[in-house]
Order: sequence, then structure tokens, then C-alpha cells
Amino acid sequence: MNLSRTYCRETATVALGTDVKICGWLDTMRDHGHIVFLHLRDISGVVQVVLDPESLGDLSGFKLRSESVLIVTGRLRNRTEDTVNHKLHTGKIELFAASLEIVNDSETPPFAISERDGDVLDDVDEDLRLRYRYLDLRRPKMQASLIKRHKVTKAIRDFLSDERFIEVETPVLTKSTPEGARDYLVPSRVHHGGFYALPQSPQLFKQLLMVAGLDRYFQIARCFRDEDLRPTRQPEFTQVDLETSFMTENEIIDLVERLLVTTLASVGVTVTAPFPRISYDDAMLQYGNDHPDLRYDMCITDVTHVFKNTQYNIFKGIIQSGGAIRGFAIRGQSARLGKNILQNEFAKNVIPKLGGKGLTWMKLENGELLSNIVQFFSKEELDEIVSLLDAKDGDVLVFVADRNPGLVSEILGKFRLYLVTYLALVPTVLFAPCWVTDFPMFEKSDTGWAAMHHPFTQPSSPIPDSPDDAWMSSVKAKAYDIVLNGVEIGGGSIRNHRVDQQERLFKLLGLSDKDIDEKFGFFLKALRYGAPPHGGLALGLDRLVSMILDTPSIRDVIAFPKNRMAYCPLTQAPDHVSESQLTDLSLSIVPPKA
RNA sequence: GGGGGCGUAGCUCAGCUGGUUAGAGCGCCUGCCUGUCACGCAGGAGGUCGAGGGUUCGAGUCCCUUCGUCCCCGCCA
Repeated sequence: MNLSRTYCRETATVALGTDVKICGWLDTMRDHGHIVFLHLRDISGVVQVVLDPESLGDLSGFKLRSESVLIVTGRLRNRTEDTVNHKLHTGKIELFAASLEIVNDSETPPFAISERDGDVLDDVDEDLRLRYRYLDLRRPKMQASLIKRHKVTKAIRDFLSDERFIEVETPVLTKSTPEGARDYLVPSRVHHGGFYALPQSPQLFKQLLMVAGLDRYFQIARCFRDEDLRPTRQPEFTQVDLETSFMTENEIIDLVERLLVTTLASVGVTVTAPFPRISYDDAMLQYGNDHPDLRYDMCITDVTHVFKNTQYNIFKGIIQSGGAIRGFAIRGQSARLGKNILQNEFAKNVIPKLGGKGLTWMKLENGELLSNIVQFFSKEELDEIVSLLDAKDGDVLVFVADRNPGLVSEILGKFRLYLVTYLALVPTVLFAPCWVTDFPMFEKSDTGWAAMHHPFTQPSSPIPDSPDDAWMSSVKAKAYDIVLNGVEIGGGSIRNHRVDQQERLFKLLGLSDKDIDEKFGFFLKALRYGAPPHGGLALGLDRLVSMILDTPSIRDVIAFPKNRMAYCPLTQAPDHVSESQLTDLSLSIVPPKA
């Protein structure tokens, strides 16, 4: 029989009585002595194979072990009604084996690969999974993740290609530039003492492509940053990097919204454009951070003015010293949040850990505000609070007051997210994207002013000849972040296409003429040759896919990730290199400082 | 860089205020079994309790050091 291969899952749709050949791994086996049932697994799924001495002879000749590689031919037949497996896609049929070839044996794997009855085996130690990643990736769940990632990537490529974007590769060996994250460095053999840097992003190259007139560029680009890792951070990660000429901030936002709507739809996730837009200032006030999770309400409201003339001394003192009072409503949780929890757990325990001094809480029941301190407030004050927070019976109102207004929102923002977990709140929608806009252009650092987004971003107004601190601290950037479910999944900006503005900006950021020339001379030169207005954005592909699949870490959507220590347990990289390699590079290893 | 959790059989874990020979489930090995699908039944192997040191008559358990790993903060234009 010279049969072509059929994938396991597809045997369900092949006509009964057909002879087929399937290839894959031995998933599970049920040996009844004179008859053997086994599940054969390939990337498509699982199908039951029947081994019967009638057709195969003495079965004891087969050394069958889990994860052995088998090629089986035979005839597809119906199962009898009482032997149908409803949990299996191919559960109505089975393959009656005519031949069985054990193509390769397998040692007993260190952890289970079969998902059998839908078992999820994610609780195996991650280090072990990474050490045997090729086995981990054999698990159907992990394969499904990589397949979904592929679909997302393909949808992105298709969409952008249809929108006249051109995919261009940029160098991985490039030049180290100041600011930003720590670079990964690659020593040069040919250029004694010289180092390449791996790109933190293709930022400068994509801008040069705009100068080149490519008009619309994109790349599924690997980026590298040598910083400490997190569940959402790997030393190398993938960005959907794009840049356009002659487009405004609004046009880019619209384009990226359509990109995300289309891409997410391709994997069954629905989001509707336009996405809400929140200014940086509003986000900081209402959610306490610049990446608000809009799946939940509990929006923070400033109520400072309500208590201008309050008799409550704590509030009075804080207002008099320039502080703020803010709060939010926890909807319909009055019954679950007793006085004991609110006072002894939240006010005395949780809020102090978040950096707050205390928590004022009130419950609205039968149209009346109840709390341990309600008697200190006037009826007008209480009525106004109810109105401002749109409080209803069953709501719990919580307030934090502090002399530092920024801290108030920060604490409440953290408390809000704490409550989501504590109360196991159900999100109003599964996927809640939003834009955060109007970022400050600059932020204070230890050494002076730093660019909040990056030093190629255009300020919302031209840089004056000699800007003062008031201008520096108030000017906004033409920068925008895209946030999904409280995670920043991308960000971008309109860039400086005018060389005078870009030079001025570098100087404001404290770069010397020499630094500017050495690090960015080539780039500034390019801007002098007819650089068009341009701007773009980069999306974190790993984060996006991780959110779609709701995995705890982006490691789960990367085929071969590094562990928390930026180490690869599979290949054992990084590793020492030979003396001769070091000699070629004129390097020597200095012992670490004690 | 700071803080926290974890480390006991191949895997996931239990092991109390320190006390005989360290257990369970799954997996693995052997045998039996003709309709199972988390097959079943009978038997078996498998442990330097991460490592080193200390306290103690006695340490998986307490203390110190160290290694590994995960999480939070710093950091991440």
C-alpha cells in the first residue's frame, strides 16, 4: 500500500472503510492482552488505533512505549454505539491497524505530554519544561499557542501589506546609543576594541527608511534589552514595528485600531473601534497609572472640593496643606465587605502596605451612608459624595486622603487592582483596549530631564530657543500608548523630522555636542536631506499573544524563552567561551568585584 | 540592587510542637486480561529530603551560609 499521510484529526472526516496512513507519537496505550488500544497523536490531534492479532499477528513483538514514533496504516471503521468516546473529536471512529511500524523509540519523558482527558499539565516546574522544551512544545496546549501566534503574525502581515506597508529587515548588529535600556553588546574581531549593540528597537533605521521614501514600513522585529526580567519581559522579544510618512497622530491611531480589530478577529477575539482615549493626566488621576485596566469600573473621582470646609480634622489638615481626597465606588459589594474587613483588613493592613496612611470607607444602605466616622460629616458633604460617585444602595465608597495628591491616586489605583483580585470581580468585557495620549514630553531624572517616550518624539509645541523649567515640565509629547487590559502592549509617537528641533531636543536632554555627533551624527545628517514628517508605533507581539491566550507569562508564547535569570536551561546559554575566542576579540575576563 | 515564596521518588505533593525503617497519587518495570479510552487486577523497583556547616542524645523538620528557581519593587527611552 502506497498511501499518503492523513492527519489524525482528519480521520474523523475521511470516509469509513478507507485505508489511511497516520504518523505520530504514542499518546496513551490500553493493553488488554489480546487486543490493544492506543491513541496516536500528531499536531492535529488524536485518534484511536486498534491492534488486533488477527491482522498483526503476535502483538508481543511490538515494544510499545509512550512517545515512540509510529506509522500506522489500516482501515477506518465506525465504533459501536457503546464504545464511542464523546470527549474525542475522532471518538466515533477508530483505525483498525493493518501495519504498525515503530519508527523510533523514546525514553520515558520527564513529564507527561499526553493531555488525555483534557488534563492541563502546566503545573510542572517551569525550569524542567524549559530544559526539555522540545517535549513541552509537543504538548497540544503549547502547540495550540504557537499556532495561534502564527495566525496573529500572519494576520498582521496580511493587513499591513494590504495597507501598502513594506516589510523591511534592519540590522541586528548595530550601534550602541545612549539612554534607554542597557544594551547587549557584541565585540568586533575586525575592529579592535569596537562593539556592536543589539537593537533595543529598530527606531533609527525605521526613521531612515522614511527619509528614504519607503512611505510605510513594518517589520516583525526582534529587540534586545539587557534589563531584569518579568513575566511580561524577556531579554529578546518581538515587536510589530511600523512607521509611516505624512500621517497624523489620529491617522496612525485609526490605522492601528483597524490592525488590532482585524488581527484579533482572526483569532476569535472581538474588540470594537474606536478605542477609548484617555489623556495621561486623566489616567493618572482616575486609575493611578498610565496603563489603566478598563475591564473594571471603580474609576477614581476627586472629591477634595467637597470637604473644603469640613469639620473632619484629618481631611481638613490634608486639604490645608495642599493635599487631595479621592475615592471610588465598589459596586454592590456592601454585603460582602463587612466593617471588620473594611476597617481591620483594608484600612489597617492593605492600604498601609500600598503606601497610604489610612482609608475612609462608607457603605450606602437604604439610602443612608454608614461608617465609623460618618458623624463627622455634614449632610451636604455626604449628599455630594453620593452624587459625585453615583453611589447606589449596596455600594461601598472608599476614600484615600494624602498631602501628596499624586500618591492618592497611585494608592487608590493599586487598591483598585487589589480589589479586583480580592473580590474576584468579573470583568465587564474580556478585552478592553484603550489609548493613553498626551504624555508629558519630559520627566525629571537624577541627572536632569529625560524623554518620557524617547528622544526622537516630537513635542506638542515647537521647542523654544531657551526653554525654562516651566515649559519643560508642562509640554506634552505627540506620543501615544496602546493599552490592553491594563498592560501596555505598544506605544509610538510622531517624530522630529526637522533637524534643528531634533538637535535642540538632544541638548535639552543633556547630550554634549560631541555625544550628539558621535552617537547620532549619521541620523541628524539624514534629517537634513528632505526628511518627511513621520511617525509610527511598535506593538509587543509576545504580550499581545499572551493576553489573547491569557497565559501567566509571555514565556508561554515564546518557543524557546530564557528563564527569569536570562538563562536558557535548554542550551545552557550564556556560557563561557574558549581562550582563543577571547584572544581573537582582544578580551579578557576580569573577576567580579567582591 | 532590595524584599518574599519554593526546593522531599521520574512528575505533582504530604510529612504536626525535632523522635523507629520518609509516605501518597500519577508515571516506570514484570505478569495477567478481547472493547478500553484517567482501562482493570496482582506484584516490584525507585530517595545523599538542593548543597555545605551548626545546634541536639537525635534534624526532611530548628539556626547560619550557599546554589537553583519563581514572584514583587527598583530597573525596563
